[in-house]
Amino acid sequence: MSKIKLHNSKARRKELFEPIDPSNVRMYLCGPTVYDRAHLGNARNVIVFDVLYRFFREIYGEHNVKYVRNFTDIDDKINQRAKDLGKEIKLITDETIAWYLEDMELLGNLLPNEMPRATNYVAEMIIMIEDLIKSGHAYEAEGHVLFSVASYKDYGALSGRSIEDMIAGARVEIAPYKANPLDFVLWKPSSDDLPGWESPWGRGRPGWHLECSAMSHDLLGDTFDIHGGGNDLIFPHHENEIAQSKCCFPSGGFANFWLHNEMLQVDGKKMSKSLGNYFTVRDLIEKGFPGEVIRFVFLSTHYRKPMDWTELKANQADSTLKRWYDMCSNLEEDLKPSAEAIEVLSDDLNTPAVIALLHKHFQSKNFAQLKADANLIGLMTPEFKDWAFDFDLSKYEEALMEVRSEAMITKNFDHLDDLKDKLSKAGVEIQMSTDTVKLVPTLKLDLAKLESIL
RNA sequence: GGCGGGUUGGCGGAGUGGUGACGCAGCGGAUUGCAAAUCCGUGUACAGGAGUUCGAUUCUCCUACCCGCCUCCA
Repeated sequence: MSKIKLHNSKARRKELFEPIDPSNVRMYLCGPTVYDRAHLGNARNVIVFDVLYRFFREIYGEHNVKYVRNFTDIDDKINQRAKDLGKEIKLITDETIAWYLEDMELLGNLLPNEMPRATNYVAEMIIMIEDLIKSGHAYEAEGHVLFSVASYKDYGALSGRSIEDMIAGARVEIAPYKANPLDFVLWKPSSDDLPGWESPWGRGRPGWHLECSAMSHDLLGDTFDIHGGGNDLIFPHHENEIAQSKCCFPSGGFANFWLHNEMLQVDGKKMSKSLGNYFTVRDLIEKGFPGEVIRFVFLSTHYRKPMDWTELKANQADSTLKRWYDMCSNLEEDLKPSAEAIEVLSDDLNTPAVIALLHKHFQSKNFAQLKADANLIGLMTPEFKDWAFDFDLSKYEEALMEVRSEAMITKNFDHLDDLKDKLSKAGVEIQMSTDTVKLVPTLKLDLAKLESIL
Protein backbone atom coordinates (compact mmCIF):
# COMPACT_ATOMS: atom_id res chain seq x y z
CA MET A 1 0.00 0.00 0.00
CA SER A 2 1.34 3.39 -0.91
CA LYS A 3 2.33 5.84 1.76
CA ILE A 4 -0.16 8.64 2.18
CA LYS A 5 1.20 12.09 2.90
CA LEU A 6 -1.06 14.94 3.88
CA HIS A 7 -0.28 18.52 4.78
CA ASN A 8 -1.04 18.86 8.47
CA SER A 9 -1.73 22.47 9.44
CA LYS A 10 -0.84 21.59 13.01
CA ALA A 11 2.73 20.77 11.95
CA ARG A 12 2.76 23.10 8.96
CA ARG A 13 4.23 20.45 6.73
CA LYS A 14 3.36 17.24 4.99
CA GLU A 15 3.26 14.26 7.31
CA LEU A 16 2.82 10.57 6.83
CA PHE A 17 -0.82 9.74 7.40
CA GLU A 18 -1.61 6.58 9.26
CA PRO A 19 -5.15 6.04 10.47
CA ILE A 20 -5.78 5.37 14.13
CA ASP A 21 -7.84 2.38 13.06
CA PRO A 22 -7.72 1.35 9.37
CA SER A 23 -11.10 -0.29 9.75
CA ASN A 24 -12.63 2.94 11.02
CA VAL A 25 -11.02 6.01 9.47
CA ARG A 26 -12.73 9.10 10.79
CA MET A 27 -12.93 12.54 9.19
CA TYR A 28 -14.85 15.68 10.05
CA LEU A 29 -15.53 18.67 7.86
CA CYS A 30 -16.86 21.96 9.19
CA GLY A 31 -20.10 22.41 7.31
CA PRO A 32 -22.09 25.49 6.47
CA THR A 33 -24.03 27.89 8.61
CA VAL A 34 -27.38 27.59 6.91
CA TYR A 35 -28.98 30.93 6.17
CA ASP A 36 -28.36 31.41 2.45
CA ARG A 37 -27.36 29.73 -0.80
CA ALA A 38 -23.84 28.30 -0.81
CA HIS A 39 -21.46 30.46 -2.78
CA LEU A 40 -18.85 28.93 -5.02
CA GLY A 41 -16.11 29.20 -2.41
CA ASN A 42 -18.16 27.10 -0.03
CA ALA A 43 -18.00 24.27 -2.52
CA ARG A 44 -14.23 24.02 -2.54
CA ASN A 45 -13.65 22.15 0.68
CA VAL A 46 -16.65 19.94 0.05
CA ILE A 47 -15.04 18.83 -3.20
CA VAL A 48 -11.64 18.45 -1.53
CA PHE A 49 -13.11 16.34 1.23
CA ASP A 50 -15.13 14.36 -1.25
CA VAL A 51 -11.93 13.44 -3.07
CA LEU A 52 -10.33 12.52 0.23
CA TYR A 53 -13.37 10.43 1.16
CA ARG A 54 -13.39 8.58 -2.16
CA PHE A 55 -9.66 8.05 -1.93
CA PHE A 56 -9.87 6.65 1.61
CA ARG A 57 -12.73 4.37 0.61
CA GLU A 58 -10.55 3.06 -2.17
CA ILE A 59 -7.55 2.54 0.12
CA TYR A 60 -9.18 1.37 3.34
CA GLY A 61 -12.42 -0.07 2.00
CA GLU A 62 -15.80 1.43 1.36
CA HIS A 63 -17.23 0.61 4.77
CA ASN A 64 -14.18 1.53 6.79
CA VAL A 65 -14.38 5.29 6.46
CA LYS A 66 -16.66 7.58 8.41
CA TYR A 67 -17.19 11.09 7.11
CA VAL A 68 -19.11 13.62 9.19
CA ARG A 69 -20.13 17.06 8.01
CA ASN A 70 -22.32 19.25 10.18
CA PHE A 71 -24.98 21.85 9.59
CA THR A 72 -24.77 24.83 11.89
CA ASP A 73 -28.38 25.83 12.32
CA ILE A 74 -27.99 27.98 15.41
CA ASP A 75 -26.40 31.30 14.65
CA ASP A 76 -27.11 34.99 14.94
CA LYS A 77 -26.90 35.39 11.16
CA ILE A 78 -29.76 32.95 10.86
CA ASN A 79 -31.73 34.85 13.47
CA GLN A 80 -31.15 38.07 11.59
CA ARG A 81 -32.18 36.46 8.34
CA ALA A 82 -35.41 35.21 9.88
CA LYS A 83 -36.15 38.68 11.15
CA ASP A 84 -35.40 40.32 7.81
CA LEU A 85 -37.56 37.90 5.85
CA GLY A 86 -40.24 37.56 8.51
CA LYS A 87 -39.92 33.81 8.26
CA GLU A 88 -39.58 31.12 10.86
CA ILE A 89 -36.05 30.02 11.62
CA LYS A 90 -36.78 26.36 11.05
CA LEU A 91 -38.16 27.11 7.60
CA ILE A 92 -35.04 29.00 6.65
CA THR A 93 -32.63 26.39 7.90
CA ASP A 94 -34.55 23.48 6.36
CA GLU A 95 -34.80 25.23 3.03
CA THR A 96 -31.13 26.22 3.03
CA ILE A 97 -30.06 22.68 3.91
CA ALA A 98 -32.13 21.30 1.02
CA TRP A 99 -30.54 23.81 -1.38
CA TYR A 100 -27.10 22.99 -0.11
CA LEU A 101 -27.56 19.26 -0.58
CA GLU A 102 -28.93 19.76 -4.08
CA ASP A 103 -26.03 21.99 -5.09
CA MET A 104 -23.37 19.72 -3.64
CA GLU A 105 -24.92 16.73 -5.37
CA LEU A 106 -24.78 18.55 -8.69
CA LEU A 107 -21.05 18.93 -8.16
CA GLY A 108 -20.74 15.17 -7.87
CA ASN A 109 -20.16 14.95 -4.14
CA LEU A 110 -21.10 11.86 -2.18
CA LEU A 111 -23.19 12.30 0.92
CA PRO A 112 -21.22 12.11 4.17
CA ASN A 113 -22.11 9.27 6.52
CA GLU A 114 -23.48 11.69 9.07
CA MET A 115 -24.81 15.24 8.78
CA PRO A 116 -25.64 16.32 12.32
CA ARG A 117 -27.42 19.57 13.12
CA ALA A 118 -26.49 21.85 15.98
CA THR A 119 -30.08 22.03 17.18
CA ASN A 120 -29.93 18.31 17.98
CA TYR A 121 -26.86 18.77 20.14
CA VAL A 122 -27.79 21.55 22.54
CA ALA A 123 -28.07 19.16 25.49
CA GLU A 124 -24.58 17.81 24.78
CA MET A 125 -23.23 21.33 24.51
CA ILE A 126 -24.71 22.28 27.86
CA ILE A 127 -23.10 19.25 29.47
CA MET A 128 -19.77 20.22 27.93
CA ILE A 129 -20.05 23.72 29.31
CA GLU A 130 -20.87 22.41 32.76
CA ASP A 131 -17.83 20.17 32.62
CA LEU A 132 -15.63 23.02 31.48
CA ILE A 133 -16.81 25.16 34.39
CA LYS A 134 -16.19 22.31 36.83
CA SER A 135 -12.67 21.78 35.59
CA GLY A 136 -11.87 25.47 35.74
CA HIS A 137 -11.68 26.09 32.00
CA ALA A 138 -14.79 28.24 31.87
CA TYR A 139 -16.57 30.73 34.06
CA GLU A 140 -19.94 32.41 34.28
CA ALA A 141 -20.21 36.20 34.02
CA GLU A 142 -23.32 38.34 33.59
CA GLY A 143 -25.42 35.51 32.22
CA HIS A 144 -22.68 34.46 29.81
CA VAL A 145 -20.32 31.54 30.08
CA LEU A 146 -16.83 32.17 28.80
CA PHE A 147 -13.97 29.89 27.99
CA SER A 148 -10.82 30.87 29.84
CA VAL A 149 -8.07 30.96 27.30
CA ALA A 150 -5.40 31.21 29.98
CA SER A 151 -6.47 27.82 31.31
CA TYR A 152 -5.29 26.04 28.18
CA LYS A 153 -1.56 26.27 27.76
CA ASP A 154 -1.49 25.35 24.09
CA TYR A 155 -3.96 28.00 23.02
CA GLY A 156 -2.63 29.46 19.75
CA ALA A 157 -0.61 26.40 18.76
CA LEU A 158 -2.56 25.68 15.59
CA SER A 159 -2.41 29.21 14.23
CA GLY A 160 1.07 29.94 15.52
CA ARG A 161 0.19 32.83 17.75
CA SER A 162 0.89 33.59 21.35
CA ILE A 163 -1.77 34.96 23.65
CA GLU A 164 0.44 38.00 24.31
CA ASP A 165 0.79 38.83 20.62
CA MET A 166 -2.89 38.50 20.06
CA ILE A 167 -3.76 40.82 22.91
CA ALA A 168 -1.20 43.34 21.70
CA GLY A 169 -2.60 43.37 18.19
CA ALA A 170 -6.23 42.92 19.13
CA ARG A 171 -8.69 45.01 17.20
CA VAL A 172 -11.69 43.55 18.91
CA GLU A 173 -13.74 45.52 21.32
CA ILE A 174 -13.41 43.82 24.65
CA ALA A 175 -16.56 43.02 26.59
CA PRO A 176 -16.25 44.19 30.20
CA TYR A 177 -17.15 40.81 31.66
CA LYS A 178 -14.18 39.06 30.06
CA ALA A 179 -11.41 38.09 32.43
CA ASN A 180 -9.03 37.88 29.50
CA PRO A 181 -9.66 39.77 26.25
CA LEU A 182 -9.36 36.56 24.23
CA ASP A 183 -11.84 34.56 26.25
CA PHE A 184 -14.67 33.48 24.02
CA VAL A 185 -18.34 33.01 24.71
CA LEU A 186 -19.64 29.44 25.13
CA TRP A 187 -23.15 30.41 26.14
CA LYS A 188 -25.07 33.65 25.93
CA PRO A 189 -28.47 34.77 27.11
CA SER A 190 -31.39 35.01 24.69
CA SER A 191 -34.05 37.65 24.82
CA ASP A 192 -37.65 36.47 24.34
CA ASP A 193 -37.63 37.16 20.61
CA LEU A 194 -34.58 34.98 20.03
CA PRO A 195 -34.28 31.21 20.02
CA GLY A 196 -33.19 29.88 23.37
CA TRP A 197 -32.83 26.78 25.46
CA GLU A 198 -33.13 26.36 29.21
CA SER A 199 -29.77 25.98 30.89
CA PRO A 200 -28.20 26.27 34.33
CA TRP A 201 -27.36 29.87 33.33
CA GLY A 202 -30.86 30.78 32.23
CA ARG A 203 -32.53 30.74 28.85
CA GLY A 204 -29.91 31.19 26.19
CA ARG A 205 -28.05 29.79 23.22
CA PRO A 206 -24.59 28.55 22.36
CA GLY A 207 -22.23 31.41 21.65
CA TRP A 208 -19.24 30.03 19.92
CA HIS A 209 -19.06 27.01 17.62
CA LEU A 210 -19.33 24.52 20.38
CA GLU A 211 -21.45 22.26 18.21
CA CYS A 212 -18.46 20.98 16.23
CA SER A 213 -16.81 19.82 19.43
CA ALA A 214 -19.98 18.17 20.70
CA MET A 215 -20.84 16.46 17.43
CA SER A 216 -17.37 15.26 16.54
CA HIS A 217 -17.03 13.78 20.00
CA ASP A 218 -20.36 12.03 19.79
CA LEU A 219 -19.92 10.67 16.28
CA LEU A 220 -16.17 10.17 15.99
CA GLY A 221 -14.89 9.86 19.54
CA ASP A 222 -12.42 11.95 21.48
CA THR A 223 -9.59 11.19 19.05
CA PHE A 224 -10.10 10.95 15.32
CA ASP A 225 -8.09 11.20 12.15
CA ILE A 226 -8.83 14.33 10.20
CA HIS A 227 -10.57 17.62 10.72
CA GLY A 228 -10.84 20.20 8.01
CA GLY A 229 -12.24 23.36 6.59
CA GLY A 230 -11.22 26.53 4.82
CA ASN A 231 -8.01 28.14 5.99
CA ASP A 232 -9.95 31.17 7.17
CA LEU A 233 -11.25 28.96 9.96
CA ILE A 234 -7.84 28.28 11.46
CA PHE A 235 -8.20 31.22 13.77
CA PRO A 236 -10.23 31.61 15.79
CA HIS A 237 -12.71 28.89 14.86
CA HIS A 238 -10.48 25.83 14.96
CA GLU A 239 -8.22 27.21 17.63
CA ASN A 240 -11.23 27.55 19.90
CA GLU A 241 -12.53 24.17 18.93
CA ILE A 242 -9.27 22.53 19.92
CA ALA A 243 -9.21 24.38 23.23
CA GLN A 244 -12.72 23.45 24.25
CA SER A 245 -12.46 19.84 23.05
CA LYS A 246 -9.11 19.11 24.62
CA CYS A 247 -10.10 20.68 27.91
CA CYS A 248 -13.44 18.92 27.97
CA PHE A 249 -12.08 15.52 26.92
CA PRO A 250 -8.50 15.64 28.21
CA SER A 251 -7.84 11.96 27.59
CA GLY A 252 -8.41 12.41 23.87
CA GLY A 253 -6.17 13.93 21.25
CA PHE A 254 -9.01 15.46 19.19
CA ALA A 255 -7.94 15.63 15.53
CA ASN A 256 -4.63 14.11 14.49
CA PHE A 257 -4.55 15.91 11.17
CA TRP A 258 -5.85 19.34 10.23
CA LEU A 259 -6.49 19.91 6.55
CA HIS A 260 -7.15 23.43 5.36
CA ASN A 261 -7.89 24.45 1.83
CA GLU A 262 -6.98 27.80 0.30
CA MET A 263 -9.59 30.31 -0.69
CA LEU A 264 -11.40 30.64 -3.95
CA GLN A 265 -10.70 34.07 -5.37
CA VAL A 266 -12.31 36.57 -7.68
CA ASP A 267 -9.77 38.75 -9.47
CA GLY A 268 -7.15 37.89 -6.91
CA LYS A 269 -9.32 38.60 -3.87
CA LYS A 270 -10.97 36.11 -1.59
CA MET A 271 -14.54 35.37 -2.53
CA SER A 272 -16.60 36.29 0.50
CA LYS A 273 -19.99 37.48 1.49
CA SER A 274 -18.59 40.48 3.31
CA LEU A 275 -16.77 41.69 0.20
CA GLY A 276 -19.85 40.98 -1.88
CA ASN A 277 -17.69 39.55 -4.67
CA TYR A 278 -19.38 36.19 -4.66
CA PHE A 279 -21.68 34.18 -6.82
CA THR A 280 -23.46 31.02 -5.85
CA VAL A 281 -23.16 27.49 -7.15
CA ARG A 282 -26.74 27.88 -8.28
CA ASP A 283 -25.84 31.00 -10.31
CA LEU A 284 -23.34 28.99 -12.32
CA ILE A 285 -25.67 26.05 -12.80
CA GLU A 286 -28.35 28.40 -14.04
CA LYS A 287 -25.89 29.99 -16.44
CA GLY A 288 -25.49 26.54 -17.93
CA PHE A 289 -22.26 25.31 -16.42
CA PRO A 290 -22.56 21.57 -15.78
CA GLY A 291 -21.62 20.50 -12.26
CA GLU A 292 -18.92 18.23 -13.59
CA VAL A 293 -17.28 21.13 -15.41
CA ILE A 294 -17.21 23.13 -12.19
CA ARG A 295 -15.73 20.18 -10.35
CA PHE A 296 -13.09 19.68 -13.04
CA VAL A 297 -12.04 23.32 -12.78
CA PHE A 298 -11.70 23.02 -9.00
CA LEU A 299 -9.63 19.86 -9.18
CA SER A 300 -7.30 21.44 -11.72
CA THR A 301 -5.71 23.46 -8.95
CA HIS A 302 -4.18 21.95 -5.85
CA TYR A 303 -6.37 22.51 -2.80
CA ARG A 304 -3.70 24.48 -0.91
CA LYS A 305 -3.27 27.05 -3.67
CA PRO A 306 -5.54 30.00 -4.19
CA MET A 307 -7.57 29.73 -7.37
CA ASP A 308 -9.68 31.96 -9.54
CA TRP A 309 -12.86 30.78 -11.21
CA THR A 310 -12.82 31.90 -14.85
CA GLU A 311 -15.07 31.08 -17.77
CA LEU A 312 -11.99 30.35 -19.85
CA LYS A 313 -11.13 27.49 -17.51
CA ALA A 314 -14.71 26.27 -17.61
CA ASN A 315 -14.77 26.24 -21.41
CA GLN A 316 -11.53 24.29 -21.53
CA ALA A 317 -12.83 21.82 -18.95
CA ASP A 318 -16.02 21.42 -20.94
CA SER A 319 -14.29 20.54 -24.18
CA THR A 320 -11.80 18.25 -22.46
CA LEU A 321 -14.54 16.31 -20.71
CA LYS A 322 -16.57 16.00 -23.88
CA ARG A 323 -13.57 14.67 -25.76
CA TRP A 324 -13.01 12.12 -23.02
CA TYR A 325 -16.64 11.10 -22.81
CA ASP A 326 -16.68 10.63 -26.53
CA MET A 327 -14.14 7.83 -26.18
CA CYS A 328 -15.24 6.47 -22.81
CA SER A 329 -19.00 6.23 -23.06
CA ASN A 330 -19.33 2.62 -24.13
CA LEU A 331 -16.56 0.83 -22.35
CA GLU A 332 -16.98 -2.75 -21.32
CA GLU A 333 -13.93 -2.98 -19.13
CA ASP A 334 -14.27 -1.85 -15.56
CA LEU A 335 -10.81 -1.23 -14.16
CA LYS A 336 -9.42 -0.34 -10.77
CA PRO A 337 -7.64 2.99 -10.37
CA SER A 338 -4.04 2.82 -11.58
CA ALA A 339 -1.13 2.60 -9.17
CA GLU A 340 0.11 5.87 -10.60
CA ALA A 341 -3.13 7.68 -9.84
CA ILE A 342 -3.09 6.33 -6.31
CA GLU A 343 0.49 7.44 -5.95
CA VAL A 344 0.00 11.06 -7.01
CA LEU A 345 -3.16 11.34 -4.96
CA SER A 346 -1.24 9.94 -1.99
CA ASP A 347 1.00 12.97 -2.16
CA ASP A 348 -1.27 15.44 -0.41
CA LEU A 349 -4.18 14.95 -2.81
CA ASN A 350 -2.45 16.12 -5.94
CA THR A 351 -5.53 16.27 -8.13
CA PRO A 352 -3.89 18.39 -10.88
CA ALA A 353 -1.36 15.58 -11.29
CA VAL A 354 -4.22 13.09 -11.57
CA ILE A 355 -5.74 15.20 -14.32
CA ALA A 356 -2.38 15.32 -16.11
CA LEU A 357 -2.35 11.54 -15.87
CA LEU A 358 -5.83 11.38 -17.39
CA HIS A 359 -4.55 13.37 -20.36
CA LYS A 360 -1.75 10.84 -20.75
CA HIS A 361 -4.22 7.96 -20.69
CA PHE A 362 -6.17 9.72 -23.39
CA GLN A 363 -3.04 10.20 -25.48
CA SER A 364 -2.19 6.53 -25.22
CA LYS A 365 -5.81 5.55 -25.92
CA ASN A 366 -6.07 3.82 -22.57
CA PHE A 367 -9.68 4.83 -22.16
CA ALA A 368 -10.75 2.28 -19.59
CA GLN A 369 -7.97 3.45 -17.30
CA LEU A 370 -8.83 7.06 -18.02
CA LYS A 371 -12.33 6.45 -16.78
CA ALA A 372 -11.24 4.45 -13.75
CA ASP A 373 -8.77 7.11 -12.65
CA ALA A 374 -11.27 9.88 -13.31
CA ASN A 375 -13.75 8.02 -11.12
CA LEU A 376 -11.21 8.00 -8.32
CA ILE A 377 -11.53 11.77 -7.99
CA GLY A 378 -15.24 11.82 -8.70
CA LEU A 379 -15.15 12.71 -12.38
CA MET A 380 -16.98 10.77 -15.12
CA THR A 381 -19.00 8.99 -12.47
CA PRO A 382 -22.51 7.67 -13.09
CA GLU A 383 -23.96 10.53 -11.03
CA PHE A 384 -23.17 12.95 -13.81
CA LYS A 385 -25.55 11.17 -16.16
CA ASP A 386 -24.10 11.96 -19.54
CA TRP A 387 -24.73 15.71 -19.57
CA ALA A 388 -22.16 15.83 -22.34
CA PHE A 389 -24.57 14.06 -24.69
CA ASP A 390 -27.95 15.14 -23.48
CA PHE A 391 -28.56 17.70 -26.18
CA ASP A 392 -29.93 16.40 -29.45
CA LEU A 393 -28.56 18.15 -32.53
CA SER A 394 -29.37 15.36 -34.97
CA LYS A 395 -31.79 17.36 -37.09
CA TYR A 396 -29.09 19.96 -37.65
CA GLU A 397 -26.64 17.22 -38.45
CA GLU A 398 -28.99 15.80 -41.05
CA ALA A 399 -29.58 19.21 -42.58
CA LEU A 400 -25.86 19.89 -42.74
CA MET A 401 -25.21 16.52 -44.29
CA GLU A 402 -27.80 17.12 -46.96
CA VAL A 403 -26.57 20.60 -47.84
CA ARG A 404 -23.06 19.32 -48.02
CA SER A 405 -23.84 16.40 -50.31
CA GLU A 406 -25.56 18.80 -52.61
CA ALA A 407 -22.69 21.26 -52.55
CA MET A 408 -20.20 18.53 -53.31
CA ILE A 409 -22.09 17.85 -56.53
CA THR A 410 -22.86 21.40 -57.60
CA LYS A 411 -19.53 22.74 -56.36
CA ASN A 412 -21.39 25.75 -55.04
CA PHE A 413 -20.48 26.02 -51.39
CA ASP A 414 -22.19 29.30 -50.48
CA HIS A 415 -25.20 27.76 -48.78
CA LEU A 416 -23.03 25.25 -46.92
CA ASP A 417 -20.60 27.88 -45.67
CA ASP A 418 -23.49 30.01 -44.52
CA LEU A 419 -25.01 27.14 -42.55
CA LYS A 420 -21.68 26.27 -40.96
CA ASP A 421 -21.15 29.88 -40.01
CA LYS A 422 -24.56 30.09 -38.35
CA LEU A 423 -24.06 26.87 -36.40
CA SER A 424 -20.68 28.04 -35.24
CA LYS A 425 -22.09 31.39 -34.12
CA ALA A 426 -24.80 29.56 -32.19
CA GLY A 427 -22.07 27.86 -30.15
CA VAL A 428 -22.00 24.53 -31.96
CA GLU A 429 -18.74 22.87 -32.84
CA ILE A 430 -18.68 21.26 -36.28
CA GLN A 431 -16.76 18.03 -36.79
CA MET A 432 -16.77 16.59 -40.29
CA SER A 433 -14.88 13.84 -42.02
CA THR A 434 -15.23 12.82 -45.65
CA ASP A 435 -18.46 10.98 -45.01
CA THR A 436 -19.69 11.95 -41.55
CA VAL A 437 -21.02 15.03 -39.83
CA LYS A 438 -21.03 15.54 -36.09
CA LEU A 439 -22.21 18.55 -34.12
CA VAL A 440 -21.15 19.12 -30.53
CA PRO A 441 -22.70 21.79 -28.32
CA THR A 442 -20.23 24.00 -26.45
CA LEU A 443 -20.91 25.99 -23.29
CA LYS A 444 -21.58 28.99 -25.53
CA LEU A 445 -24.59 27.29 -27.10
CA ASP A 446 -27.19 29.91 -27.95
CA LEU A 447 -30.61 28.28 -28.28
CA ALA A 448 -32.32 31.29 -29.83
CA LYS A 449 -29.72 31.53 -32.56
CA LEU A 450 -29.78 27.78 -33.07
CA GLU A 451 -33.55 27.61 -33.48
CA SER A 452 -33.55 30.42 -36.00
CA ILE A 453 -31.36 28.38 -38.33
CA LEU A 454 -33.93 25.79 -39.37
C1' G B 1 2.18 45.51 14.04
C1' G B 2 1.94 39.73 14.78
C1' C B 3 1.30 35.01 12.20
C1' G B 4 0.83 32.11 7.66
C1' G B 5 1.08 31.43 2.29
C1' G B 6 2.40 32.76 -2.70
C1' U B 7 5.55 34.70 -7.20
C1' U B 8 7.07 28.74 -12.89
C1' G B 9 6.79 29.77 -20.47
C1' G B 10 1.24 33.80 -24.11
C1' C B 11 -2.55 31.73 -20.38
C1' G B 12 -3.70 27.78 -16.77
C1' G B 13 -0.94 24.57 -13.71
C1' A B 14 2.36 20.26 -11.45
C1' G B 15 7.12 19.03 -9.97
C1' U B 16 12.34 18.30 -9.23
C1' G B 17 19.58 19.36 -6.27
C1' G B 18 21.75 17.47 -12.57
C1' U B 19 18.23 14.31 -19.25
C1' G B 20 13.15 21.42 -18.48
C1' A B 21 5.26 17.47 -16.50
C1' C B 22 0.45 18.21 -18.40
C1' G B 23 -3.62 21.19 -20.75
C1' C B 24 -5.05 25.42 -23.72
C1' A B 25 -3.33 28.93 -27.18
C1' G B 26 0.83 29.54 -31.05
C1' C B 27 3.79 27.70 -35.11
C1' G B 28 4.91 23.75 -39.15
C1' G B 29 2.87 19.42 -41.64
C1' A B 30 -1.01 15.60 -42.92
C1' U B 31 -6.20 15.88 -43.84
C1' U B 32 -10.26 19.21 -45.91
C1' G B 33 -14.02 22.26 -51.51
C1' C B 34 -12.37 25.87 -47.44
C1' A B 35 -12.51 25.35 -42.35
C1' A B 36 -13.28 22.90 -37.82
C1' A B 37 -12.33 18.44 -35.37
C1' U B 38 -8.48 14.74 -35.60
C1' C B 39 -3.36 12.97 -36.21
C1' C B 40 2.13 13.98 -36.43
C1' G B 41 5.95 17.43 -35.19
C1' U B 42 7.72 21.95 -32.56
C1' G B 43 9.56 26.74 -29.58
C1' U B 44 9.36 29.53 -25.16
C1' A B 45 9.76 29.56 -17.91
C1' C B 46 11.18 28.92 -12.97
C1' A B 47 10.16 37.54 -9.39
C1' G B 48 15.27 40.01 -8.17
C1' G B 49 19.97 39.62 -5.38
C1' A B 50 23.51 36.94 -2.34
C1' G B 51 25.08 32.23 -0.30
C1' U B 52 25.73 26.63 0.14
C1' U B 53 27.10 23.01 -3.83
C1' C B 54 30.89 19.95 -8.87
C1' G B 55 25.92 21.72 -10.22
C1' A B 56 19.83 25.42 -7.78
C1' U B 57 14.09 26.75 -10.71
C1' U B 58 14.43 23.19 -6.46
C1' C B 59 18.14 24.28 -0.06
C1' U B 60 19.51 29.01 3.12
C1' C B 61 19.34 34.35 3.74
C1' C B 62 17.85 39.17 1.99
C1' U B 63 14.73 42.45 -1.22
C1' A B 64 10.33 43.49 -4.02
C1' C B 65 5.41 42.60 -5.12
C1' C B 66 0.77 39.83 -4.12
C1' C B 67 -2.72 37.21 -0.95
C1' G B 68 -4.95 35.29 3.64
C1' C B 69 -5.85 35.35 9.13
C1' C B 70 -5.79 38.49 13.62
C1' U B 71 -13.95 40.87 13.18
C1' C B 72 -18.86 36.82 10.80
C1' C B 73 -16.67 34.22 6.74
C1' A B 74 -15.21 27.66 3.55
